[in-house]
Order: sequence, then structure tokens, then C-alpha cells
Amino acid sequence: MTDLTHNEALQKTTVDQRLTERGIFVTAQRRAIADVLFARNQHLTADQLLMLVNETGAKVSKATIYNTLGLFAEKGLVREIHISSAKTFYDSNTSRHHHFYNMDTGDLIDMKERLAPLFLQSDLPDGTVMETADIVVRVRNQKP
Amino acid sequence: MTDLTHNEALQKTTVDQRLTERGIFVTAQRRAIADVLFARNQHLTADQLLMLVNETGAKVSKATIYNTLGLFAEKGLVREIHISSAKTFYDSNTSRHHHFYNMDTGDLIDMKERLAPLFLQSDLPDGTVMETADIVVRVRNQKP
DNA sequence: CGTGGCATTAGAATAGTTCTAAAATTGATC
DNA sequence: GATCAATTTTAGAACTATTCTAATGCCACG
Repeated sequence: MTDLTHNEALQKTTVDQRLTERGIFVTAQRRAIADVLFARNQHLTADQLLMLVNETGAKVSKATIYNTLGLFAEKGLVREIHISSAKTFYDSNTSRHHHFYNMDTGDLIDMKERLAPLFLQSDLPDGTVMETADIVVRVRNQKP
Repeated sequence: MTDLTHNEALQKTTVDQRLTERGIFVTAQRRAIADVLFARNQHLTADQLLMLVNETGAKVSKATIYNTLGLFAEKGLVREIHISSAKTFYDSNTSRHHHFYNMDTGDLIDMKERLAPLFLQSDLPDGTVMETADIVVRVRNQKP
């Protein structure tokens, strides 16, 4: 067994665990999707993910990409980021952080958490509990 | 001249000024849209606005609603709020403030500004300038 | 094996938004 | 007022991201 296959085996276990821990049934498609998605911290659209997954040789349909992203989001494995009506990103990094969006380039850049505010229970509307706090700071390239 | 028509005349001037100040050419449709939109601080979708405007007797097409909202947003008269891929709200209140979104009811609720963070120029990605900071805190109704 | 229940699929349907090309309106100028 | 160029508005088609549908596939378990 080479190091490569050893690493692959390790990652497979890790990814499987990640899903199982959240009560998600592991299937071939879900693993294929998770392998690509969780390979690193990244921001992907459903379409980009579909292409990347199918490039690995796996054969996964568009509907499954959406089903799976929806499931992962519900279980807290990915975060949805709504930039505009035509741009929904899925963020494989679910640690507490936020984003800068460069309107000129379309880049989505992570923001250090210390810049984000804390919302205390007492700050929230009466009778509600916080689910997520999403901050998008839109920036433009500085004019010369 | 009754008080009512007097008030209407006053409002018309105010709305016209608001557009003209931003270099927006006033037309009948733009005024009809602005009258409804700026009557009070509110969060409307393009569709809701279209219905409200046409209920006043004005006849404005869907395309014009979108054109005008785009123009107003570009000129800083309204703020776009992206809640999900299927929900873009236009906020007639452009003062610095942010939002709570109740995932259970769909309500969008204003957040006091003091809860929002300040983003200093030094915090932003290199070579960029801030355009807007959008914060949406998603909340759910507290379980009994 | 066979059955029940979920997962996956291709493609159709939906819905919000943008585009198109023609008609209408505008302010400026005579 | 009439004319002109430029801009705005319009109806409806086109587009696109996402969701739905109904059929098929895949397991686990008895």
C-alpha cells in the first residue's frame, strides 16, 4: 500500500465520520461530493461543485448536488452565503467567520472573526433564538 | 385646496427632490414607484412593489420596476437585501442599520445600529474600499 | 430472495430576473 | 407648437438557478 492510497483511505474514513456524526447516511454520491467539498476551505456554487465532482470520475446528477448541499447545510456541514439573487455560495468552512465580497472581481474573502459582532440573546427580537449571523462586507477595488 | 391635496403636493416635491438630488431624472413612473416605496421605511420585494404601485392607479410594467429599483439601488436610494436565492428585498431605509430575519415567519426586522460592527479601512482586503456592510442575523421562533 | 424505504436520476416545471426591440415620452431647440 | 435626439417604458420572450416529479436503483433486514 502506497502512502497515497493510505492517505486516501484515511480521508475516506474522516469524511465518512464527518457525515455519520451528523446523522447523515453515507452513500457513494454523498461521499464523492463531500470528498471534493471538504478537501479544503472553499466557496463554491452548486454548479462549480457539480463540475468538480464529475471531473473526479464520479457520476452525480444536478438534483443530487442540490439535495446533498441542502442536507449538508441543514446538518451544519456547510454554510450558505447569499451574495446576490444569482449567486449562492456554499462554504466548506463552518467555523465562525464572515466574508468580504469584492464586487469588482467577484472574489469572496474570509474575514477574521474578531471583526464580527456578538449578538447576545437579549439583543434578538423577543421570542426568537439565533440560528446564524451572516455578514457580507461588499468592497470595491480602490481607484488608482 | 384641501389639506389633503396640499400634503400630496408637498410629498410630491419631497420625492422629486430626493430623486433629483441623486441625479435621477424624474418621470411619471419613477415618481409613482418612489411615492409607494418611500412612504415609509419598509422591506419589499420587486413583486410586492409592483402590486402596490399598480393598486394606486399608476400603470407601471414589471421591467420598469426592476429598472427603477436597480437605478435607485445604484444611486443609494434603496438597499438590496439578499436573504435567499429566491428572496431579494429592497429596503427604503438607507440609514446605517442591519437586519434580523425570522426563518420561521419570513419577517425581516430592523437591527439597532449599535449592534453592528465597524469595519475600518485597515480591516479591509488590500487595495479595496468598503461599499456596504450587510448583516443578516437569522433567528427562529423559540420552542415552547 | 423479497419487501420497504430511502437515494438518485433525467428532465420538466417554476420563479425571479434580465433582455429585446419597438413604441412612447421627454426636454431642448427652433 | 413642431421637430429632434436621447432616454424611458413596455410586453413578452429569454434566461438561469433552483425545485419538483415520477420512475428507477440500491440496500438492509427479515
